[in-house]
Amino acid sequence: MAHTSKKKIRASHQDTRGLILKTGLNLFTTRGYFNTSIHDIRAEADISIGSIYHYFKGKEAIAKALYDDLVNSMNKEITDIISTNDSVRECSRALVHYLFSMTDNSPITTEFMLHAKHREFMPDEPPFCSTEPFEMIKALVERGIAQGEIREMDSIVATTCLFGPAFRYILLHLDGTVKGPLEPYVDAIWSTSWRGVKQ
Amino acid sequence: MAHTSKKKIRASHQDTRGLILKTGLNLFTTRGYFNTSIHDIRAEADISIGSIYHYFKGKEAIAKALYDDLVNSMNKEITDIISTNDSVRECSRALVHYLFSMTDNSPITTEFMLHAKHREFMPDEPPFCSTEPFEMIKALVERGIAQGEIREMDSIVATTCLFGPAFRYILLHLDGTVKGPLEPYVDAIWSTSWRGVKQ
DNA sequence: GTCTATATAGTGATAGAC
DNA sequence: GTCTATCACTATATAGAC
Repeated sequence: MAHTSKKKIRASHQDTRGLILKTGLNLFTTRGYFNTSIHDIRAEADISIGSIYHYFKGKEAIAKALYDDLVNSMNKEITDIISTNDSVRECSRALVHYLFSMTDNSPITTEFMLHAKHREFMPDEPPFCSTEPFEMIKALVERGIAQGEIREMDSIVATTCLFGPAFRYILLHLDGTVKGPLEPYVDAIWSTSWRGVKQ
Repeated sequence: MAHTSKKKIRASHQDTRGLILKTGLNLFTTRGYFNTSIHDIRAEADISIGSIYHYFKGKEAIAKALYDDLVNSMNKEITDIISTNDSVRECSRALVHYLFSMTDNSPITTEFMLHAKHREFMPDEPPFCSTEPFEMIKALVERGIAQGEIREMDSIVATTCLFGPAFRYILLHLDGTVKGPLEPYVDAIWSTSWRGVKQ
């Protein structure tokens, strides 16, 4: 009789690979990458070690696949935001809104992207702040300076002052220091940051 | 009252405990806590496993001792800064200066304090952003709002906007995204942040 | 493709001589 | 206090049946 339930749970996902990724993301962010073993993922996903190694070369490959997926997805989103807003002012506000709503809607994903120390478990990866999404944001700020929307100043300083508070606020939220949804604070954070850099 | 100087059997380091802490801090921050084994610390410090376990209950205890020491030291420093500057404006600038010069002088210490995910290896510790140093900074900002130096707004938002850029800039530096000493950027970062929150 | 069983290496930690 | 030798355990990863 025990055997009857063996397959039922897995009806929801025809995609074992996706299940592994999802489970990995959950455990990596809640317990930490190094506090999560392949066996933990196996147990949580209710599959076998063999299956995991069928789809991924190893534990690090799971993290790498997650990371690549999520960087790409952020990249698309940010490209879209930048291309559909005219002024740098509007763009920056939309970006803060995107980051906050992403944190509200999928805090685990956000934690993995913005808070994890990727290089500790993916030693060959460049730092996250040198990835494409960040480059695009820096380019946006440079445009703002060139067009006079933002005061003349070092572009990294300007980028940091404009988006640093948002990143910091997200971190406080993920740490549990700030409770409740972030979205209501988009304007408070963004407008104060903007006030600091605007012409 | 006979004062005899502390014995030094070993000329190089009379203080084995201190050597272990120093070595631990170095390895924990450069390789990461989980990528550092007790045996690594043993080899790097050129002592024996037995010595390490004579002074510390285990690996986590080394991290905990480091953490406590450094939180205390930051705590003292921040208390001092707040008590020797009158206006919140001056205080906040001095705090940014302190954080930047600490990063320049001992990046490894700063990395361990501001960037490490302590809860992954010290599960019982409250989040760093809830520790005394951060509470003091928040209280400072609240004073600034009460006295009219800072605009009326949520105090956590104000704290985040005033110090978020500095923390973010430090992070970029520790990541390797920004090169060179941070101290020359104290005013650029601080004045822009202050501009956002001031009355 | 999925499974179980197992190989291999490295971990944190202990015992006990000196 | 410091050392060497060794423990018990867990981790990643592989082999091979079905």
